[in-house]
Amino acid sequence: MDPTYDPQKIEAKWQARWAEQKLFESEVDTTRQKYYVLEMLPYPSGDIHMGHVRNYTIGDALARYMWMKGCNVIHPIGWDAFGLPAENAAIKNQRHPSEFTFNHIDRMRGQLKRLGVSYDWRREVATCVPEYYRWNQWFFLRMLERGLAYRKKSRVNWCPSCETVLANEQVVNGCCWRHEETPVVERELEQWFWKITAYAERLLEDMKDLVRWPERVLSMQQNWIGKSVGAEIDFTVNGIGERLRIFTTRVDTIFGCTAIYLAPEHPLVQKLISFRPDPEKLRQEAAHVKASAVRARVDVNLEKQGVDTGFTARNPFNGENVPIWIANFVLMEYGTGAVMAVPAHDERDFDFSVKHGLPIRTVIVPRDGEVPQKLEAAYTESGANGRLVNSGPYDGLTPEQAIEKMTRDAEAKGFGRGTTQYRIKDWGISRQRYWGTPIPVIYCDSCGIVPVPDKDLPVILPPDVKLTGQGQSPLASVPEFVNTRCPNCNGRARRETDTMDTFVDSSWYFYRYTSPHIDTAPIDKEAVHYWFPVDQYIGGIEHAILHLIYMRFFTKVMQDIGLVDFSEPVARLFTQGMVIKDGAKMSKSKGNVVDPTVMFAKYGADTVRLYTLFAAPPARDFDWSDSGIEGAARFLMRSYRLVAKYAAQRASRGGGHASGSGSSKWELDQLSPEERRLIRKTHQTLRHVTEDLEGRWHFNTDVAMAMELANELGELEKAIDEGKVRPEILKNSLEYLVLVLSLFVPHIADELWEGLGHAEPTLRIPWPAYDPQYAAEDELEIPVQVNGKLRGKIRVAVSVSETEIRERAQAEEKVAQFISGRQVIKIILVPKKLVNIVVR
RNA sequence: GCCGAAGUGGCGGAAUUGGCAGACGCGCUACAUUCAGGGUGUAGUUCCCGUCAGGGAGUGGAGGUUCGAGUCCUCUCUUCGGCACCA
Repeated sequence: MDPTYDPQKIEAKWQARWAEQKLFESEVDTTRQKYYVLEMLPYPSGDIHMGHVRNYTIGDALARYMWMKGCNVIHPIGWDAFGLPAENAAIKNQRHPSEFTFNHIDRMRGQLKRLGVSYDWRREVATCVPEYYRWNQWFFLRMLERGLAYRKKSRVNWCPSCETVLANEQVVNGCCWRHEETPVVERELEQWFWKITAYAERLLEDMKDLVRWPERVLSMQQNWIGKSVGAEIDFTVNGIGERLRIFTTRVDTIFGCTAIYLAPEHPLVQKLISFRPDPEKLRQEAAHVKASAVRARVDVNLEKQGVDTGFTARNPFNGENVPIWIANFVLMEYGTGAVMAVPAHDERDFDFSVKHGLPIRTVIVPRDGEVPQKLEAAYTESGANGRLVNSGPYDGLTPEQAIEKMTRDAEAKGFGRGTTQYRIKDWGISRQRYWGTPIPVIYCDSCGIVPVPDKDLPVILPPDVKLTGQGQSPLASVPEFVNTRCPNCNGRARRETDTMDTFVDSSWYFYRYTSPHIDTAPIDKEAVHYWFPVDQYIGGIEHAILHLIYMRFFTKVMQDIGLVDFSEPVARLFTQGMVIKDGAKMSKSKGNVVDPTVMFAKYGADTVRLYTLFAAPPARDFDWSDSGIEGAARFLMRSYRLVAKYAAQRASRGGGHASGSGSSKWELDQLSPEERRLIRKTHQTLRHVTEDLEGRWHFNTDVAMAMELANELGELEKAIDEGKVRPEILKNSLEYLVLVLSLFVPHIADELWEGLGHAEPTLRIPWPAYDPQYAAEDELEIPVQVNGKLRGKIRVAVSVSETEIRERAQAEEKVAQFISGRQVIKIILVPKKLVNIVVR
């Protein structure tokens, strides 16, 4: 063992040795408990960033712990390799996207290896190769077979910067998720969709199994799916006899309906205009409302505007005729695009009615209460405590009862029905870009849409394509690709030229890791059966409703086609906080980026890893501090010197290789005070770290405990040198310190471990059990309170194996000195913590 | 507006079941290391009063439960995140 601490040298040495020993490779082994540690796969952007370092360091600590616990650990990594940045770079530099992508992968692979993460590199997957994306196409065909893929012309989100369509999930605050400054515009396009809405209920329902997922993620997904239970009611448009269907969650208030509002895009609008004697005026006004609605999508607090169509609709419940308005706040995409206005019990309807002088009728009043005098307050009284009034046969019912009865009645009479609406929309997967999976579909003039047969997969992305980024599918300009034969009739046909959303790639990559090279199916069922579910998934919160909902959807489809026999792929999810600098997200434009590779060069990878774990609990955001990392570096240097010193002494005594870690037992009363102190601290550290890794995951406190143990060793240095601590006890403590460190700083730990005389790397060493006897306090200074006031302390020598009874007796003996003759009412003794004497 | 998370020293944070608030680290101060700087070591470092001894206050705010509250309950303020004219 080298007495001088040179992290670069140590890290290179151990990385080479681990690779040579194939230390992180695992295979299916049904005799052993498996454990699947998964981190979200990176996009090969060129260089890893601190978020990656944090993500993979957390995963690595867990993976190493599980290895040492004796589990058969799978810990894979891959590349989310399709996507726009490579295509854009390719356009700019007149090169091929694959060139960028593979260069970046090579570079980032090197950086990850430099970080020393325990990956099984044989399982590496890149999503941009035909061996992978052919299975995206295969899944597409299965979706098509099951009616889950369909083509539809619709208004879609278009990002002018990406020059392509975006899914709803990829629009954030009206802007593109990649271009936060670029507002999304709407375009009418023919697109492929995947019917995720068919799984909305199951996505909600199965959340009950995700007990080890963060509440936050589940609630975000729940919001996103946006289930609301209500009813559709058919009104009739007077004069033209047309049916007008509305959706409401509050059918109980329908007797308070004083108008119908249509979304500006509602198909009935054009019809009503045409029936007007003076169509032009209404047409202009309607266009005006529509324009304001478009603005309202960007600016949410825009004023409510509307126009009366002059037509009325008949309320089937009471036969009343109410005016039909066009209103800018009604969404065509939600429900039926038409709503009933109940101004007395809905704030928006109230505002609108006041503005346009529409009547307001209260139909729900508080139980035993009076009709509210102030109309503004009325809509607050529509809750569970209310009773219906002015509602004909339904008077006196609670809203809950009324909803049920009115829905039943509407169904019986045929003018309505109970329905459920979801906010989530089908997943639009078509992208008008090149660097993605070709959609395996052929258009034939005589046969229509024809799926590419399985035997013809993969549909290879043609390498020679002129990339312009001009907003149309680049594949359309490659005749050899486009022009093909119909698999049905062998007639002339054209291929689909759009590619798939890259979120398709990441929806199932973690299955592929378990059998990355199989070429007869997307996954090997046996391997998946053994390794799944993923025991621990770790990644950023930003994917809460993108990747993490698509992935769940995909698994359910896979279950339905018999590929897997479970419905949720991830048992436990951990979302780490962001790495920020000076209170802001790191970004090139802000110039506050901390480059991990620069830090590796300056401090070594272990120091960077240690600092990212130590600075904050993993779930929280952490603000990078350049001086903070110095502390981590100092600690490692100190620990290294400490162990090196005793390793050197050992070597000079001629110690050869030792076997395993010494788990010797010592009688407590035969230990010197220094030995007791050291052993206690050692086992306390072990206890803390073990319990923390079993669930709490506050790695910052684990590192702090290791620091305390090292500090304790430092403080005892003189006593140790004087021989007050037996060498075997010292060695035992040092070994446990090193094993704890091996989770966080594996290179240095292995170097130290070797220095302590062990041949095997720490990963192969069983995680040591702490001994509760040693971990317990054995001599305590207990604060004594009288009537809750701190009055002093007593020293109580508590044998660690003793019970509370003994402690109580000792405490009571000593209590007298604190009460000076007053009557004791009770003594509250918190074991090992505190004595409180309550006196009169 | 709805949902979720969080408020503790100069800073990052600790206190797992209510039991010595501020572990660990950064920063700072003093001293040592026979120049400076750096490094390293030692001591100190919540605030206020006090030379010391010691005393008082203190976990966003106001109440409450309890012998005892950062932790539990009620109300409230602030910050961050998600959803949002969703009928």
